[in-house]
Order: sequence, then C-alpha cells, then structure tokens
Amino acid sequence: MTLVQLKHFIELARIGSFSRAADKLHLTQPALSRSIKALEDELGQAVFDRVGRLIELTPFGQHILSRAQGLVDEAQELRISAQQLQQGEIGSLRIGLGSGPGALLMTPLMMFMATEHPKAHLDISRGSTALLVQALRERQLDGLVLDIRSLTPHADLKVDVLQEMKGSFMCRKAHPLAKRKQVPFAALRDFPIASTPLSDEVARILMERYGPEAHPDTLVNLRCEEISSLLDVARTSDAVVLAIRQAAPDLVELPVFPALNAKARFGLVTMASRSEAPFLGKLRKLMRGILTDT
Amino acid sequence: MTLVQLKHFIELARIGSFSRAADKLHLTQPALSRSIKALEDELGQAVFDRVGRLIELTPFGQHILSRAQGLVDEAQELRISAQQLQQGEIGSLRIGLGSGPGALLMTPLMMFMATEHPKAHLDISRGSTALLVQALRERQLDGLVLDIRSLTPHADLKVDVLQEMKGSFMCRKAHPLAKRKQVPFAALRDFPIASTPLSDEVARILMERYGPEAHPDTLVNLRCEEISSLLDVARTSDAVVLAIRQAAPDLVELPVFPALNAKARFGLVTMASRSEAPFLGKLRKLMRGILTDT
DNA sequence: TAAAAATACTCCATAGGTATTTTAT
DNA sequence: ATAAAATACCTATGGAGTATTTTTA
Repeated sequence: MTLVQLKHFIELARIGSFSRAADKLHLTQPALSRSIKALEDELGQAVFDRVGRLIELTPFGQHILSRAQGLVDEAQELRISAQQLQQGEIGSLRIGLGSGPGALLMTPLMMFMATEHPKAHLDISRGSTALLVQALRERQLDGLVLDIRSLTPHADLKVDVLQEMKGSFMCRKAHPLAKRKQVPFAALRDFPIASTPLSDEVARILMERYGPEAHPDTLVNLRCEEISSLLDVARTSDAVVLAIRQAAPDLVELPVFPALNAKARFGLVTMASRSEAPFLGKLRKLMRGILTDT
Repeated sequence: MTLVQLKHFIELARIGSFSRAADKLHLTQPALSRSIKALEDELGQAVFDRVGRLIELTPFGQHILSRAQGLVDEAQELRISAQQLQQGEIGSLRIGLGSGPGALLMTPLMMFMATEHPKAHLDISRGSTALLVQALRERQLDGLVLDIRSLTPHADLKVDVLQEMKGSFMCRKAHPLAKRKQVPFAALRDFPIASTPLSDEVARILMERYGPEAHPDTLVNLRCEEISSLLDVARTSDAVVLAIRQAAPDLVELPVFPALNAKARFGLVTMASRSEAPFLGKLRKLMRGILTDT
C-alpha cells in the first residue's frame, strides 16, 4: 500500500473514469488500472465495480475511501509543515540571553517574532553564562547570545561572533559633564551611575582601569535589567549610564580618562556538529541587524 | 516521501543506531542510510545529526517524528480495517426482508449480528417486493431475502435460492383436527386461521386449490407480522396457523385435502455484476442454517 | 584499532509507457 | 462502431544487496 496508490484511488473515486482520472494524475490509463489493481490485491478485495464502461465504488471501497483520504491529507500536512519549519513560519526557538545581550536584544527579538512569525514559539531564558551553556548542552536551548569573553571555549561549542559592541559612559546633552573635553574617572562619582548587571569580565576591566572602587557593586547606583529604563533615567536626569554605545545614539559619550576601552563581543553560541534549529539562521541575521543599526 | 521511509525514520529514531535499526527492519545498514537520506533530501533538511557514531534527532526531526508516527499508525489502521471488513468484524449490512422471510428471519438475524458481530451495523428494511427491489437498485440496500416467486426476473438481479420452504396448515396436538387422517378444506373454517401477511403468489395458489373463499383476506382471521406470536396462539388455542412448516416443528401438520402443496422459495437477491457487501457471504450461510435447522 | 555510518557499484523489482485486445454501449 | 478498460510487453528508475572507505571513540 503506497501513498501514491491511495492518491490514485481517491482521484479515481472522485472522477469515476479511469481514462479521465489518469489524465488528471498525469498517468496513462493502463498505469492507473494497474495501480488500482495492486491496491485491490493487497487489500484483499475490489474497491471498484467495473460495470461496463462506468465504474462504481464497492461497499468495501466506500469504507476504505474515507480512511485513505485521511492518510493522504495527513501526508500533505507533513510536507507543508516541513516547509514551514524550514522557513521559520512555524516551529519553536529556545534561546538563552546573557545579561548584556539580554538587555539589548530581548525586546527587539520578541517584537520580531511577534510580527514576522506569529505562529512560532519563542522561549527566552536569562541566566549566567555557565547556567545557559549547561542548558544548551542538555538540549534545553537551541542557542545562546552571550558576551563571548565570559565563555570558556570548548570544542563542542560553536561560536559565531555577531558584533563588537563598545561600552561607554553616557549622559544627556544638558549634563554638567557633557561639554568637557576630558572627564577624570573620579568626576563620574559625583553623579549616580546606572547600568545593567555587569559580567565578571566587565568588572575585571573596570577594576583594571580605575582601581578597586570601580567594582560594579560599588560603582553602580542604579541597577536594572531593562536597558530602556536606564536610558530614560539618563535622558531625564544627571545620572550617568554605563552601557553599549550603540544602545543610545542620542546620548553623549563621556571622554573618561583613562579610556574605558571595553568592548563586548556578542556571539551566538550553538552546539558544534549539531544541526541548527531552523530559526537560528534567520535569527542570526536579525541580531546582526539590531546590533549594528541600533 | 514513502510510508516505508517514514517507518524507517521512526524505527531509527526509536533505536538510535543505523546498524541496529536496519537489523530490526530486515534491511542492510547502507539501505537504511540511503532511505533516510532520501527522506531528508525530500523534506529539505536533516532529521538526524550524525555526531560520530551516535545519532540524534535534530529539532526539525523532532517535529517531523510525531506527524510521521501518526501517518504510519493510520496506515496500519487502514490495513486492519480492510481485513476486518472482509471478515465481517466491522462494516454494515443493509438488508431488505420480504414478508415471509421477514417473519422467519428477522429475529435470528438480529440475534446473530448482536452476538457474533457486535461492532457491525445492521439495517433491516421490510416492504413489498417492488419497493425493496427499487431500494436495492438505488444502492440503499445491499441485498434482499424474498420469496422469489414474487420477483420479476431481470438481468441485473442475481438470485441465490436459499431454501424451499413448505407451507402448511398447523395446529396443536390437542386440537380436534389433529388426529384426523384427512381434513377437508371446509373443516378448517370452523377454527380461527392465523397467518402472517401472505404474498400475492401464495394467495393465487390458495384460490387455485380451494376456490375464491380461500383468498387470504377472507380466510385469515388473525393476521400478524410476528410469526412467533402466531405460533403461540396456535399452541394455546384451537387456532390453525398457516405458515412455513419448519417454523414450528412442535405443531401438527394438518393433512388438508386437497393438499396445499405450496412451496415458498426463499432467495437472496443482489445486484448482478456488483461486488457483494463483505457481510453477505457469511449471511448467506447463516440464513441457510436458520432455514434448514429450524 | 574497532565499530559504525557513508559511499560505490551492481542488480532486480516495480512503476510507468506504448501497443493491442477485449468489452460493453 | 466506438469508447473505455484490461492485457501484453518493454523500459527505466529506484530500492536493496555486497564490497569498500571513511570516521571517531
């Protein structure tokens, strides 16, 4: 019993003539005759009565027809859903976001999925690099977006660098420090400093540049995961925000001395030698777009 | 995409190794490799990750697997129901019964279906020969059981004589007429006569033998479709019942003079050159059994 | 090095095509 | 006599086998 045979059977039952059904099926009439005969042989009895030149479903054939229809319909649905999975129209994406990329990407990512792929399922997990990598290895996530400097390299992890993102201290144009040619680090401490939770890597750099008092726990006065809220605070107050430069082109970058010179390297991490979730390709492009355009 | 390929895919996913799955599928390992590859080519992407010697479903493959399982399950159900239809385990039978056979066969027929084929559907229609034949021609019935002498022969009707049934006047053992060697027809008229509705054919014979006063409308005092009730009346009263001899072996057959010599010829009528409903074969045997054994 | 999957090739079964016969209107 | 289905025969594609290579644990 073949899906092809069932398709033939259904079309023949619908049309009621071997010759015309064969035409519609892009077959010759003898080929269709044999296809039906093979089906009948396998099922054990005739599905059609050949009464002269016209044919008619047998009682047996009537029972078979409905089930056959169900089968070929389901087969077609399988083909369609395979295509849709490839094109990301349906399917699911479980992605882990580190704190830096999370703050920047979470909202645009959800917006994109909601508008472009409303039937798909998106699952965003936040957490430490170690936790996310573990989830990836256990196939609980399809991919991660992290600051890859926080990632211990492993052969089983494939890293795809999306973009280098410069970290900066920023303030509003009307800020007292905005016009200065050079701002000593100590001058920042006169103002509240706002930031997302910072990775150990960033903490290390801060302390290297500016000494122990630059440790995030000491330095940051306003800590919040939602980057847009932090930026709003900087726009409407004298708070200084420490964030990815690209996240807020409308703010003024403070020329702190010595220069921070911290670059986040955002990367997409997947399991090496495993097929990517169908979505990841599209998503990679999207993220590159977000990270450069913003 | 073939049902066979899907079966291969499912087994491979279940077992997790080409070699062992091939074994279970009675295939060689290369054949299975190629079968899966063909499926992947058609669906557009890999369903398995070949990570070294062990394999793992891709996210895409996971989505496909459940649908594939549904398909092969349905295919198996189709095969099974085809078999069951042949063996009369399921399916439906729409049968028309003429008045004579109806009285005799209806209850045993329903009993048989209820006990032997509880999942099947039985539809019994009663009516005149002409009406039943029309329903048969319009495919509203799968077959008829009639006294075939009431049937106008036609090339498109296939008649299968089940049994000749002798019609007799019968009474209980304690009946005044029971001991007589010969009973003149007129003597019957001293007792109520019970009968099912009689066909025109039987009416013709009665009038031929015994004159116009033997017309059923005149002759029969107790008319009822339910033959068992008629027999009960004859058993507990001096009523004489006119019925198929075999229907009541415990009653005494009256040696009426001249002899009635009426034989009903019960036959199974189907459409010639059409496949029989799967049930009819079994049913034919059953009816033969009922009509001879009773 | 050994076991497992992929590749290369060969072969055959079967699906499909063409030509013809049978059948029923 | 004609139109439709069945049959006969041929071809070719694809599925399966054997032998071999590649890969990785």
